[in-house]
Amino acid sequence: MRIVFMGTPDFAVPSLEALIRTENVVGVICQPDRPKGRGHKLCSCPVKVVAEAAGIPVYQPEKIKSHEGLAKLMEFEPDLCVTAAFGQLLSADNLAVPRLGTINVHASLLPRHRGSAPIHWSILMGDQVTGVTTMMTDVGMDTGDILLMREVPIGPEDTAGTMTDRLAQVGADLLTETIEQLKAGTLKRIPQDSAQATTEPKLTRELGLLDFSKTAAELDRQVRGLSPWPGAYTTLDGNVIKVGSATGCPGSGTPGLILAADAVSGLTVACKDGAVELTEIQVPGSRMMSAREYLRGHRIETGKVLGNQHAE
RNA sequence: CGCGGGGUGGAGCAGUCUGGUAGCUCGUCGGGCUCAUAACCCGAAGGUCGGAGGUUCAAAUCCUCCCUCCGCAA
Repeated sequence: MRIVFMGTPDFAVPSLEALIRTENVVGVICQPDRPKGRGHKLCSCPVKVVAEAAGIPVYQPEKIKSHEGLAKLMEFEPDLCVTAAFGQLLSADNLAVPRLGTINVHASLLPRHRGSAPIHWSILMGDQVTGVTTMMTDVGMDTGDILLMREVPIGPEDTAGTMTDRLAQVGADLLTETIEQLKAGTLKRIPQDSAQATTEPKLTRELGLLDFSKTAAELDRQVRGLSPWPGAYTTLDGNVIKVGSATGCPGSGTPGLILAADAVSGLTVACKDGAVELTEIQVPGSRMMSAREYLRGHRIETGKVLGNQHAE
């Protein structure tokens, strides 16, 4: 079976690797190289790296929907297309190319968390359980018929980063199983119940601004759901302080008030229902480090209020 | 040529502008106090100040080159 794989970031890599092991991947399509990293160098996306290592032709269209994109897709003569966090929507013409259709691997339990950042949103919304869904892609945003689904619990320490790793692996397994069933003819298509659907927007930097008038649990979710990217942050004296992890602890005071800040007791800040300890922080120009480490070499005065100043 | 910050005992930093005794907060080790302790007191170990040249009576500090780490932005 000739398969064309479309995907871009780390999440897509395990699925691609699984396909390479078991199927005939004739082409890989991913987003164009973008200037990245220090020094403005052009960087290949994770999927491209894996594809090239496997000797598979890689195509990187600005828009797969374009005439050129469509023509290129047809040249691969795929029986089946598989997408996983590709980053571009497909047109009806694109979807008509493979005779068996296009299967998408989506990192949530559809119809919950449609959109480009399902993993982050599942943590932000406080879900205890999320998962992976394979579905038949249609022209909508994650609206196609569901094929298979597998649940994965979200632990109290999980971040978007750890969940991405785990879900990517589960996604690869589920994709393999989906294709086996497709071949065996046992696959069932279950339409999504749109009434139950939630669709969240793309992530923006502003989502990371911490509001200490929220509860410790909410703040913790915000930090974990946005880690490692785009990251939660607050401000002190006009400087941005990124927060890598936060956990509820005893204390009380005006939201944002710094209750303690020393190398022994750590950095604790008052919030709506008590206080949170900011256990890992990062200031401009420096790496992420534990607050205790940071406080050995820097002074933060207690009594100041975080998030009170304008960052700009 | 995207913008920027560093490399100083085990950790995080100050000292560099205005050359001239190696400093701070922790950690470690030893001792003391205490029912006890992450608390407190006393003491100790541990650094070719990223590297190579240069200037100087004298360089962590000034000049040149190199290596290397990191943050932002994407």
